[in-house]
Amino acid sequence: MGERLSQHERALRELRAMILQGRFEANARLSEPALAEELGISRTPLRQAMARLVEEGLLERLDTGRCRVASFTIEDIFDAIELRGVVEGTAARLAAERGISAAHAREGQEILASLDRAVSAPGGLDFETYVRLNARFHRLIAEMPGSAIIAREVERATRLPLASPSAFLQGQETVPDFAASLRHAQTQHRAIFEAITGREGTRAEALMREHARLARQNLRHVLKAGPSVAGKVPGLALISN
Amino acid sequence: MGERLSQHERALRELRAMILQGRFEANARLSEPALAEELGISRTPLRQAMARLVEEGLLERLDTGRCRVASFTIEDIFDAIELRGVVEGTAARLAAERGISAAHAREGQEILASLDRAVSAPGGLDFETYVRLNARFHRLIAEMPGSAIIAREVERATRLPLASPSAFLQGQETVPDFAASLRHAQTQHRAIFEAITGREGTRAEALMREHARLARQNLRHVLKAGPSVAGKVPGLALISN
DNA sequence: AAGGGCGTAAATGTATACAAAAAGCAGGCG
DNA sequence: CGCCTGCTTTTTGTATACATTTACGCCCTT
Repeated sequence: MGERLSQHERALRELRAMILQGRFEANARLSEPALAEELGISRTPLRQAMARLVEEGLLERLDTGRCRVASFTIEDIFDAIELRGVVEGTAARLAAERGISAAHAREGQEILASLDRAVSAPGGLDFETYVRLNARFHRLIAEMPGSAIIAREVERATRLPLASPSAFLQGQETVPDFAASLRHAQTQHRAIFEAITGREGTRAEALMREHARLARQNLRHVLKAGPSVAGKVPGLALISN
Repeated sequence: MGERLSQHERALRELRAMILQGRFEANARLSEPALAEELGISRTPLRQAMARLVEEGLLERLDTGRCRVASFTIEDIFDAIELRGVVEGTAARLAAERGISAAHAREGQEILASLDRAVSAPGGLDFETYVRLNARFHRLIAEMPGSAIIAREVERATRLPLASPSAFLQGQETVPDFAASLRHAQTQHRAIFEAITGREGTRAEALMREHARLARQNLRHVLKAGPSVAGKVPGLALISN
């Protein structure tokens, strides 16, 4: 599947990965010519990519026009997760209020069944599958209300710096109650889905917020576990203090 | 105050205004060379501006790379307003939960007092002042939680296509209960502010959502009033059906 | 007359050139 | 020893050139 993608798109992905992997020190100022040469492209598509990362919040534009890598406090990231829960909660509520299509219902059931198998696999937890299905579940709910705007903004909220639901899963492998935590999350997935199909909008929203709160709790565990674990979480390196 | 701004920023504002004023027909495909010449700039800064408008949702990027003016259904715009209420509501709730600074409290009181004067002016409603102060009030609440991320996302939610609280005020002048509607909104402003200072987060959030619901109701009135009134609302021209 | 193919014209994506502004640095001065 | 000043170097912002791709209209065919 030769997905032909443009230079600025490649640059966007590479730059984002570089930032999230902590390849720049926090607050580092970027040089367009230097980056362009490193990426093997000209400044034009690089600037496009940088502009998008500014929109995402991973880069900050200084008054002079230069860009620097943004740094976040723990509180900032907690806020981003909170906001993600709020926006996703709205999607869940609207889905419940408006009702969902049979196709969505079926796909939700399938994903949940697969997630069940992933968290209680006989040979231990199938981590990679869980991360992938978890993302699919959340995306499905974002699309349920049938609104392009809702879907787009949920997508954005998910990409708020370090608010990604699967971001912190990366570091959880070494956390004590890791498997239990994912089973708990999966329980929440089922509850959210049932609230949606049961047309309980308020409940669906509240449950989705609770789900985000679990993500925040997990982050706290990762941070407590120390830098050796925190280092496994992409982007956690650029947190200031 | 000679605010020196770059070409791409001028282009951004001009293009956004052109789109919102309905200067292009819905789904019109834009030509970079043509627009660049019309704006008197080269394609480079124009492309920057267009990329940002794609992010905002006012333009859509086609698979071929071309851009077209986005068109929205009424439902899309209702969703955008709903989402704005949700995000602003979160700002209000967090402000209440965390408490606000004395400076914020004082500024809120001042704005509310000025708004009171604007809605009950002896020589009739001071409309222009109301629009300006209303924007200040909402921005103040966005900044109250003291979180850069919250402030940024509220700002964004406000700019979601046609979700701006003051967008529909433009068309209300010819709507029957216009003044009464603004007095009602002002009552809500006071209630929201009091909920925040009273540390009632849940109530503050609910009130802010209710406030957004009023905006949606106003939009419905504008639409019912017919095209002569709807034409006064910037951007309403790009609604499909 | 309708449909398809081809050629021309125009659009985008990228690279590069250049001017204005900013940053850094060396040296002198207080 | 620190700080300011002027110069050099770099960086950003913009324009422009060019190649590749896409759109469009015309003509030919059936």
